[in-house]
Amino acid sequence: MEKPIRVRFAPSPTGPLHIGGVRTALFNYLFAKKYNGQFILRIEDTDQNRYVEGAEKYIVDALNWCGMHIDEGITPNLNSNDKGNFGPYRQSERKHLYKDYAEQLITSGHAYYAFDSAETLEYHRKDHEAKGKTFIYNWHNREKLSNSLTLSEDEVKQKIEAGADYVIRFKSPKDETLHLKDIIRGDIEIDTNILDDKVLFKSDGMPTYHLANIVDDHLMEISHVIRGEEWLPSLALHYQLYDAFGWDKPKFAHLPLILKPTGKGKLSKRDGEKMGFPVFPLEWKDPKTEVVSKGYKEEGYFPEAVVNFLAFLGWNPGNEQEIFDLETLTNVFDLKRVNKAGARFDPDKTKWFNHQYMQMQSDVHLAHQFKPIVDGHVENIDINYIEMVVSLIKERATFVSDFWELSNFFFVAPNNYTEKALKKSVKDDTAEIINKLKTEIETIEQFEVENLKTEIKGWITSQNIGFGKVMMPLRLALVGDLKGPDVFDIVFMIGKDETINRIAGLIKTIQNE
RNA sequence: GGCCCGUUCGUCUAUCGGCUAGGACGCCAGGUUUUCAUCCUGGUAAGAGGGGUUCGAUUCCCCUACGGGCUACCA
Repeated sequence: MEKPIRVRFAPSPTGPLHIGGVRTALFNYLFAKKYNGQFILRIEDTDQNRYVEGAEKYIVDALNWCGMHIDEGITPNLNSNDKGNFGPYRQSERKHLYKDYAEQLITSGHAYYAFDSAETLEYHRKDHEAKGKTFIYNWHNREKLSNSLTLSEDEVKQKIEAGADYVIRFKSPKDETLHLKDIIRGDIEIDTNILDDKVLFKSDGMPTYHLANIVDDHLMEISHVIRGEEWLPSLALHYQLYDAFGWDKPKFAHLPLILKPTGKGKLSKRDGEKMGFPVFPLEWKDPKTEVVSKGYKEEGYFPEAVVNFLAFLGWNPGNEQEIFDLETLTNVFDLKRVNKAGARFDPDKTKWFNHQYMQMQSDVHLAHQFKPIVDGHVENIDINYIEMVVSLIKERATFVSDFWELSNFFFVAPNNYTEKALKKSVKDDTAEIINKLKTEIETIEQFEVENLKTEIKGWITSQNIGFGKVMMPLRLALVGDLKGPDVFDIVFMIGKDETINRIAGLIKTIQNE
């Protein structure tokens, strides 16, 4: 009895998908998966002027990177007709369909031809504005304009045959109240008198979003339309369109917008550049300007982390758990728990999420990601060694790109010592003390962490020297700074010879001062 | 300007008429780490304002303010 769940993500290929779009896709995906439904990708490319080369590929790649599997629609190689029985899934390839539907509306009296030029409309708009009024192209003003409601049938026919430019407009009714329903927002009432007679079919032979969207959602048997809040004002038109065609409506859910971290307005491409965080899932190179925008992937974010923080922008599970993988998210997701208010984007929290996911990654996996970076600095480092290093430093890292900074001393000796650290840890007797320490370390046979710890600590105690007087300079010798993981781990990892060399290096530096 | 949607700590949010208004990020302090980071503990901090309804409002209604969206032959 219940219709099968079918949702679509329907972006326009006008540029890279930004994270607001990714979140819309995510909520569609989660909803579909939760109810064993289909997640469909449809491309809405009815505006030929705004088409951007490579944008479609980007959309597909981005969804794929996030782990959102497309059940139906555009395939990874951008085929529009292979996956699913409702294709093609690119609106430019469905062009032939829309005209008939538009004319059907004219026949039934729900739409009409309009011949007004852009200039004429511009004039009326300006004129109304000057008088402090709003120009609405509906029964208020239709009479003054050139359309099939004011012209005679013959005149209309003549114009069309003469090749005049025309659009098809929806005929908005007078004095009616529309009752709209939204899953997230509840009931909304709209007075039809303030509604424009929206263009459904453009003079270039393409439908507008409104027509194409309704026709395709109907034809593709979409059960739920989950989209951004910016579409809420169009809902009234869409309702009327379904009614005019005599079609059942899908259920609607309008998602809150994602806002700038600070200041006014919704999150934009500019914010990322200004504030140093990505707004795109993947890197994007603008084909015209060649300007490259950073992506979450390239900045070192794990897709799981991105999905997790996007899910929490405008939604929450109702309990205090915050870490969810895609599958768990699917189980607990509920449209009714989506917030109404827009959510400010918080770059700090996204980093926190990434840090959490970093800890969940296996050392081997991270080691392989780190390997190329290590290779860029030193040759022939064994992957097992890198893995051990990773296990010692990953808890301190947010990104894999932090690794080298956190671990370079495991691979190369420090080439200088920070001024601050020298001052803090080197005293008059330091050279003498660590020279003795060096001799002591030379005698240690069993070079393994626990033994190193007991031997060296025992030695310090027996010599009656303060721990700080030994440990601080030792760390400085090994790392070049007063930071990093446990000293004994480092000593063990780099080995006896290297430890001795580094102590000798520090002694030399001290003596040269 | 018009229309629509919204409004709980700085930020993301919990609360479905009765709570010391909870959690997370950030920030601050303490502890662990004889380092730094992590981590742990604690702290900071909120119901936009005004009217109602009610025994009782953050919660329901109205007004105002503020925020956001839309107002294209763009989606």
